[in-house]
Amino acid sequence: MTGKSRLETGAPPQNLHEQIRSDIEEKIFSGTWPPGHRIPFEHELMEQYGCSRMTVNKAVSELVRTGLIERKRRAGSFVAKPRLHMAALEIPDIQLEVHRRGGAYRCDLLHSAVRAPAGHSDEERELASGGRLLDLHSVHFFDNQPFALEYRLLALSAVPEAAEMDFAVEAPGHWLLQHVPWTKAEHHIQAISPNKEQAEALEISTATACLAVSRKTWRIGEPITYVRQIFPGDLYELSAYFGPGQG
Amino acid sequence: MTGKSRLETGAPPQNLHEQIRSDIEEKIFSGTWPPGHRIPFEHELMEQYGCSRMTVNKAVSELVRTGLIERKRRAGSFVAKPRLHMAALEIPDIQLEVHRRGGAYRCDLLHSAVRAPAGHSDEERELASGGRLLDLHSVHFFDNQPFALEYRLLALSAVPEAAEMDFAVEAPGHWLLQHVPWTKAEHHIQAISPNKEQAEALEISTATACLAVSRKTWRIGEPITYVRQIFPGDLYELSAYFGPGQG
DNA sequence: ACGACAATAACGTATATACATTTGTCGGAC
DNA sequence: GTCCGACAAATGTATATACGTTATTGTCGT
Repeated sequence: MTGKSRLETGAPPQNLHEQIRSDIEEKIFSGTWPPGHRIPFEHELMEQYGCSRMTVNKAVSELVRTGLIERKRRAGSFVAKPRLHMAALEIPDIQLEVHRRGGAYRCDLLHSAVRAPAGHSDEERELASGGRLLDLHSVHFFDNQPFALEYRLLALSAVPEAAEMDFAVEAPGHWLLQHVPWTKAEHHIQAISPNKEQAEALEISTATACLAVSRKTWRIGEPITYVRQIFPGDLYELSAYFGPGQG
Repeated sequence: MTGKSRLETGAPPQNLHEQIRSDIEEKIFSGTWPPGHRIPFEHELMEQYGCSRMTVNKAVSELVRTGLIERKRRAGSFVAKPRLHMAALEIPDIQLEVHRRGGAYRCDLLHSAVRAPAGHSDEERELASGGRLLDLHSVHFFDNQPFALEYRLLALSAVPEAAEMDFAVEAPGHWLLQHVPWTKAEHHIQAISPNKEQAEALEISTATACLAVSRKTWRIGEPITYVRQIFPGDLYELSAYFGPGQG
């Protein structure tokens, strides 16, 4: 439906401009060309691929339209900076959210362990992809009031740097968003009644309806993290915005 | 950030291919060219705008990438059919959803009235934009079990055909998705405890956590409908998918 | 009538070229 | 040394053209 790149489809591109585009995408998503990096000039790519400038231009223009690349006359073309919401429903960065509302943020780490995937769980084995998992439980606070309960599994094979991090100091979600680019995300949103432990951790009654958001993220087909966040229904609502512009 | 069209930015396009693209978009979103309609051939547009084929091609190619247009060799270029999920979080078509799960669908219309916007509500006046509102309450059933409670306001000035419709026969959401293209949508998703009337209509207890989805949709800046849907938490979950492909 | 096949229309991709626009850089005037 | 203007480099847009690919259309022969 929408135009596809090789990274997206897995199929090798049949034509030159798609080849060039997917080559550049690969360099960006793999981190070889970090945000802010100047990609080769059109005439350089043109020589490199032995094609005309129009063809290079077509490839790069598409990347500009999708927001991956920004171009400046005379200066060159650069890998675009932030793009916090890639498409629409932003991955909620709870820390940022709390600050934006002018609250004091705190995150308590309840549990942190490196472990092998549970043998009986296909999901966990797939996420770990041969390596080990970092298993984190934490509570986010807004002005000392519990605001979200978070269970997170992080694939250490995909993000080895995470093993060094002290997530008691920096919230894992915030750190991930800042350091690891993602290309695919899947959300499931439910309304649930919390169980006793959850209600206790959130300092609410089990009668309070809660919003449960489960999310898996990938980087180029490689699973990165699985999170389940539980918010008291009266404290949080999720917004999604579609259509042109930022919203 | 992402490439913008005139409809999106409001700014008039400075260049020919954007001009052509936005002219076509306008025809599509205004309904002048409905889904399935064959747009003019490249050589026709080329004559119409007095430009080369490459320029026309650039405009149409961009529309193909965004999924608005589908092209067939030898046959022509056509306004794309369904695009149920325009970007990511699909607007749930409850009827379709139920059928997909192999259930029997039914929709009971509890209330239907044409009325003026409530004087005290700025929101309603904005939605009505000078005209009247169609106010609908309905319950959706999955195999005779209540599945969703829906409150909907429909701007008759934007969708005059709706006045003729019998929404006791066809579910309003389904009809709208099939007949009225939208360009912008805003969702708010909450977990709530239903009040007594809501619980009764859904045949659940007030202790059951429910998912409440509020949505406003626009067509080229003109508000079309406001809807609030309430789902029993144990019967429904919302999925959102980002990234390439269909999901 | 019907199936095979060729002609052809429309899109798909790419080249070579031209000129406009923006902006970093360098060099000269003060 | 600093400021300013000219130049050149890189992108932005558009043209004209060529040839490949695909599917419709229409014809021809049985």
